[in-house]
Amino acid sequence: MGKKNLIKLTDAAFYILSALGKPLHGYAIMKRVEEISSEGGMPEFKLGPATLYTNLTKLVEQKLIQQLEDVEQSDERRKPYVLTELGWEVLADEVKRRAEMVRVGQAALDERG
Amino acid sequence: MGKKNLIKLTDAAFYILSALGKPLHGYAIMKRVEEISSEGGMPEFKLGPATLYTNLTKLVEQKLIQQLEDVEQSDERRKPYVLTELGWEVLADEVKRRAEMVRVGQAALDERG
DNA sequence: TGATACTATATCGGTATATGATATAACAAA
DNA sequence: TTTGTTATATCATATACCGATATAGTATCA
Repeated sequence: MGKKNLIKLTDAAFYILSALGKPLHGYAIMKRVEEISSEGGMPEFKLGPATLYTNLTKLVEQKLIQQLEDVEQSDERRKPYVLTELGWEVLADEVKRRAEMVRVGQAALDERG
Repeated sequence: MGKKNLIKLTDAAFYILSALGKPLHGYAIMKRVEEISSEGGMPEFKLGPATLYTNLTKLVEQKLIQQLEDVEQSDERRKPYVLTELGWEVLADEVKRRAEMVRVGQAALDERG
């Protein structure tokens, strides 16, 4: 039966997965994370190269993302990634987990008489 | 003008602050975090003693919580903590920040055709 | 052409955080 | 008296973060 996804995502990993709805290479992910993280009026989430590439390596090892080997459009330098099916599942679970945490925090704020 | 609260809370710190709407001592916080984190049907967030007490020390240093010195009910062993005004502000900011992250993650899931 | 900026990937090293294991000790109940 | 719970605390290790740095291709334009 149950496959429990015990995987918890750090903020950096969460943003990377959220950016990868479409295939993007490392540097493009960095830019896209800045973009999507600042849309809501909040200060952008800045992803430095160290955090970015260490996370990409780890996410590939965890099979949450995979490198897209595109025979047609070989760009040499750029290495585009996409989410795996497992990656989508883990992202969905993590959105749920974080939404629940928001509920808990908001409840604490609301109960303050 | 603006005082920017740059402080980001880890999951552990977030749960601790969320538990401290009412004065609680360390061990009670541990139990309460398990309680509030599992209310939504999710697996509980387990806070071990090491994570708990290191966080309490750090949160006091950051002035997000403070030790309640109660003259009346001195219990010797128990050391109850409460949120400071800054603690409430940071918790509110963090709830906003995390709600925004949930929105970003959910948007990625929704855009998946 | 040569200078400046941006794109792109990658690693080092210091710092911060998390956490299981362990220690200590009081209290409760069986 | 021994088992379980309450309660605080630290050590050691693992993991994660992240600024700085390295390297190099591409673009613009003066």
